[in-house]
Amino acid sequence: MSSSNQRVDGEQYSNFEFSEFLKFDEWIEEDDSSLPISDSSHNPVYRARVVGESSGTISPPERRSGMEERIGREKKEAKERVAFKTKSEVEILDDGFKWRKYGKKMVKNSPNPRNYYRCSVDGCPVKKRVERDKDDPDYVITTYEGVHIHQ
DNA sequence: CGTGTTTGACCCGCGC
DNA sequence: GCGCGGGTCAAACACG
Repeated sequence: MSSSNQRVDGEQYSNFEFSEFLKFDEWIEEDDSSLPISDSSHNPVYRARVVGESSGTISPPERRSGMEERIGREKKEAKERVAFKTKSEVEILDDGFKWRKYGKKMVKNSPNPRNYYRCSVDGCPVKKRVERDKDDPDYVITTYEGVHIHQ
């Protein structure tokens, strides 16, 4: 799909500050050229402002005794979260990575379902959450979590 | 046959 | 202590 415009998200995000918790403070209008998403046409894209503290709110590790028994349920500490609001008809935006859908959930406050995606690459802890905006059905909110271990 | 998608069930943290 | 909300996994199915 979009290979010429493909870029490393890690490299791209270096320009931004995204090493904090995700907190929607406001939607910042960004240029589609700065996004990994390359649609057939340039769409108005908004990037969620990421704010938070590198230490304090998320310092205490949530090590639950019951969780230790659970295999495969690893709780990583404060992962990078970046939210994007994009105008698109479909929620499946190709950003150059392969995603595997692993869950769908309905949001009570919204008639739209929330889709959960995960990177198909082994060892890639990156997760993606796609949800359609309730106020703006024409827009989709894509939330990226973690960083790719590969390009 | 392999991969990805689908859907329901299950688990965890928190609030009351 | 139980219920709710949100998130994840897993089995089965569909598709190439």
